[in-house]
This record gives sequence, C-alpha cells and structure tokens, in this order.
Amino acid sequence: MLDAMPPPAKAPTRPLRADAARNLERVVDAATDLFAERGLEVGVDEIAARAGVGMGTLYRRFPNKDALIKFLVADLVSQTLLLADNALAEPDGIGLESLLRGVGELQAANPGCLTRLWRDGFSPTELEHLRGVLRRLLTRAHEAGAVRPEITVTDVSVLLWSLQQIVTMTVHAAPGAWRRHLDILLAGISPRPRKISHRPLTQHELDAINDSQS
Amino acid sequence: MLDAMPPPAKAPTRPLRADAARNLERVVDAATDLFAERGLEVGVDEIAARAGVGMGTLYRRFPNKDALIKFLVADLVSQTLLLADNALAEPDGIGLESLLRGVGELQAANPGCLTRLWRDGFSPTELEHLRGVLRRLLTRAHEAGAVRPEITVTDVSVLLWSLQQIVTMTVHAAPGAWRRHLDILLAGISPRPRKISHRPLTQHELDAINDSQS
DNA sequence: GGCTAAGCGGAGTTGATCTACCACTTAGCT
DNA sequence: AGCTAAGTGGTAGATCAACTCCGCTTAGCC
Repeated sequence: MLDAMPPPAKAPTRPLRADAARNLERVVDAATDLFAERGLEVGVDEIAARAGVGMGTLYRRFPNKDALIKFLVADLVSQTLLLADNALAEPDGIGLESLLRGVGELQAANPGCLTRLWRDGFSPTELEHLRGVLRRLLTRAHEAGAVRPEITVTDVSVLLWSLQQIVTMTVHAAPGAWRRHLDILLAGISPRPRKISHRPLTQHELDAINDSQS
Repeated sequence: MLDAMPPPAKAPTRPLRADAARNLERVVDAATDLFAERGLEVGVDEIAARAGVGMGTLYRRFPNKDALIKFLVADLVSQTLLLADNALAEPDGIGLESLLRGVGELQAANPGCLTRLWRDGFSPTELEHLRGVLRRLLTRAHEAGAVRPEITVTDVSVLLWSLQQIVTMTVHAAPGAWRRHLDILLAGISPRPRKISHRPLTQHELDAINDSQS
C-alpha cells in the first residue's frame, strides 16, 4: 500500500524495509487522525509520538511537514478523481448530484487536510481532468432538466468550496450536517422546487459548533 | 472615533492624548489593510512598520496581537448587529434577504478577520440578540412566502458560514462573486423558482483564485 | 552467524514571532 | 515657559515549532 516516498516514486525507489513500511503507515495514520482532530497546526513531534516513532523517522520519509500534508492531500485528490469518473457512468442527469454527494462523504471522512485540497492538491492536469468531467456532467444535467441552464461549471466549483466549508465546520459536532446544506445548494441550482430531505441542525448542535471553534 | 482601549472602555479610561489617538488609528488601519491583504499571519512588526510607529506603541494600546485582532472583529460584530436591527425595519418578508446581502457587503469590505468572526467575535449576549433578530426575520419571511417553511434559524446560520467562505475566497480575485453564490443560496431556500441575477465567475477568474491560494 | 546498508530516536539547533523593557521625547496643563 | 505624566521606539529576551544530526540498532542477504 505504502511503499515509496511521498509522490509515487518517480525513479524506481527501492522497496522499503519491512519495519520502515510499517512505521511509515503508522506516521500517515497518526497524522490523518491528529489533523482531523485538531487541524494542521498540530506539532510534528506530536505526530511522531502518536505514531510511536521518533521524529527522525518521520523526517526520513518526508522532507518536511508540508510534504506530509501534501501526501495526505494527494490521496484525497485521487479519490476525488475516482468519484468523478464513476459519476460519469451514472444514468440520466444524476451524475452531478451523485458526485457532489460523493465528495461530501469523502471530505467528511477525511476532514484533516481539506483546507489544502484546492490550495495545492490538484495538479494542473488533474484540475483540467476534473473540469472536463464536471463540464460533461453539467451538460447532461442541463439536458435532463435537473439543473438550471444558467448554472455554469464555475458555479459548481464555488458550490464545492461552500460544501467543503460546511463539512469542515460541522464534522465534529454534527457529522452529516453537510447533507442538508447540499440539499439547499441543489435546490438552488434546480429549475424547479426540490425537496430538502435531511433534518436541520438542532440549536444545541449549532451551539456546540460555535463553542468548539474557540 | 477611536478613543479607548480595545473593548469600549469599561471603567471610563481617560481620553487619549492627541498623538496617541492618531497613532492608534494608524495601527488599526495598517492592521486592517495588512490582514485583508495577507491574512492574520502577518507579523506584528510589519503592522507597526506600516503604521509608521514602533512596536512599543502598538503594545501599549493592545496587550497582545490577539487583542488587536479581537478589536477589529468587535467592530465587525457591532456593524453586523446594526445591519440586523436595520433589517427588522424592512417591509414584508425581504428583511432576511437584505440582511444577508448586507452581511455580504460588510464582509467583502472587511475581509481581514472573517475567520475569527464566529470563532470569538460574538459574546453570548450578542449571539442571542442576533439569533432573536434572525428568528423574527425568518418568521416574517415564512409568512410572506419568501422562504420555505422547513427552513430554520440554524439553516440561516449555516448559510452565513457558506457565504463567508465564498467572500473570503473571492474578495481579491473576483470581488462581488459572492453575490451570485448568495443568489443560489436564496434560490435554495425559496419556495418557488427564483431568478439568479448576477453573472457567474469567468473561467479566468476561477483560475486566478486557484493560483492565488497557493 | 556475520555483515552492512538502512533505519531509528530524540536532544539540540535554527529561525521566526511575540512580548517586555526602559531611556528618551512630547503634548498639554498651569 | 516649565513641568510631568503619557507616549514612543526598537532592541534584547522568551517562546515555540520545524527541522538536523549522529551514534546506536536491526532487517535481511550471504
């Protein structure tokens, strides 16, 4: 699963020693967890401690903290692209909606590095690919009458930013709350009134979020 | 305008000396500008330099950097509450919409400290006040048939988070882009199809935003 | 079993901020 | 004009997190 330096080894890196591979995975897991729990500002030493390794071990695998983050983000990116390709296989005009839902699920399951996703996750090529897919999904949605004609690909990108923000803010105190927001967004781009099916946040959940931000 | 320590002087602070007041205002302006341009991580020394004062001057007025930030945020908060109260005076059910627009304008004009707004801007009392206003505006909107009955106050809070995110991401490269997003959000909570009047982001603007995030 | 390249740990260095301090200057009252 | 509390500037010191370094350990081939 993990067998090379951050980006998939350009020059064929020799395979890691068994213990090294184990430690690498531990580091990645620890970082994923800690970033999800407390954000990207957790210290490197803490990540190493949680992983049960020394910092030297971490720094042997990743040249710096940023590379570690980028590694995690890269995983998100490829999963996102996968979702996009799968959405193309959906029938009728529901591909776009199912992509958005998929992205929501994915992000909710990996809340750690979301802020870096758009910032430096997608390479120009990947971005181009994603946009191509979005364009096709959107066209189909237009044709199926599932989305207003005046909605553009750039609108969908903005929707994704919005979705990401809500996922980030609510994962801990009210996981799943993003679904209702997505309902509203989808209703917003739909040509006809559309059901908002998920329940709203309770007042209590909202308070919990406000508190936890402090 | 500026005449006291950060929060509106609890014990009647004696008025500042003329030069001190001038310097305080300079510091506040410099901080506003720099935070807006490059985010909260700009150094204190740079703020002092831009203001044309020494750091000692800054630290005489504000016990620490955080207090400076909170001071700026407090300003945003009171302006927001003002907007809310004004919205109550609006006729029919349009008060909610005009509040949201007002908040968008306000945030777009003060993009520096938005990330701190919800985190520690509103005191419990202020939050309660804002919620009360929202509740009344929402009720009226319901009665006027401007908003779907199933939309709650918590939904509106979430909408505000979404709006803030889009404002933050687009202020520099495409100021005003938030208006279209708000159109979509309003369409999403409206019981009937609703015009989306502002133009979408151009592909070029979107690229500029993606680049500038790096 | 022996050898060696690969891996490991974690104390210490570096660099960037934030903050305290204090000798010097000045506004503004009398 | 003279006095003094208030204000000023900027350097030195504290803090904190990222990162380096190197002597010790070990996997895995012979």
